[in-house]
Amino acid sequence: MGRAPCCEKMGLKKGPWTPQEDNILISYIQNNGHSNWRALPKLAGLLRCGKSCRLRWTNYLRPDIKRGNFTKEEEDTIIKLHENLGNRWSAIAARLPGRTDNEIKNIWHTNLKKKLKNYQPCQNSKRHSKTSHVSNKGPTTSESSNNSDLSTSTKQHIKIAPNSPQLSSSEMSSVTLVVDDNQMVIIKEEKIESSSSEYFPKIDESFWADELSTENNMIIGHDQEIQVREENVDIFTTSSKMEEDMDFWYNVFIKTGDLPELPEF
DNA sequence: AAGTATTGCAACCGCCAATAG
DNA sequence: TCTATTGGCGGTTGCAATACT
Repeated sequence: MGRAPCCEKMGLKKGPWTPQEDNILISYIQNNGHSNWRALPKLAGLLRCGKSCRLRWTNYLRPDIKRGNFTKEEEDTIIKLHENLGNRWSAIAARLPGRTDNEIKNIWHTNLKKKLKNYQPCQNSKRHSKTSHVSNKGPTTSESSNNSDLSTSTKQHIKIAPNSPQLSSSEMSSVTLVVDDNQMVIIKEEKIESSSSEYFPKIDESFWADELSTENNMIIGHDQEIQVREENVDIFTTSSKMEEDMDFWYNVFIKTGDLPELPEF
């Protein structure tokens, strides 16, 4: 399998992009798309390799890129995601809308890594493998890592957005997650009569337009105080869907800025 | 003010997986 | 099934800006 030659041959340009090059690339992609990066520079009249064009577009010129400093919430998100995903920058970036893997990688190496030297986000919990769930945020006792205690110690109350696809605009729900002795996660759902939106982040239509807008993806936050009064139980196994469910929870986390406290399995 | 060290970040490099033929 | 090509990813580099001495 031969390696495709890259831009160094035949006078293809390297180094920082000029505004003129940016304009050419932007206008070409706007008019023609980028179905073939390798052919793109020649077609667009750029003295760059396709790889360079792709990088410039995805890391800098894409219209949906969010510029500017990372917020505290974004930094916290990166730290928490990195704890669980490791150096999977693209996976982390996928959960931070408008941010690129390169940007996140940079901010990690130049900023967050230093912060973590003095920060112990999970003083009380063990570090997580890729397939483990996020840690409990509150004080953790030694028994919290003991599976035999999970069924009694990991109840979670999670609010559902008023504009969830499954609910009318005036409805909210509380969901409790419980891990039973058979390592099953039980979701207990209850509609909440209160129409107060004080607990909920503002969510626009786009929230439900992406991969979250599936039947089960309606949980957007958590609150420890809401009590379950009426149960509507749904059960799924934790073994086969573990990673998929992890992704779901991370998406919830990113969308809401709040991390549901889940048990470690 | 000048020299040096550090920081931040855009861009590149090289590997790998997916895909087409 | 094999090979060539392409896109994507994580690691690394280079350099301008800034801070420090």
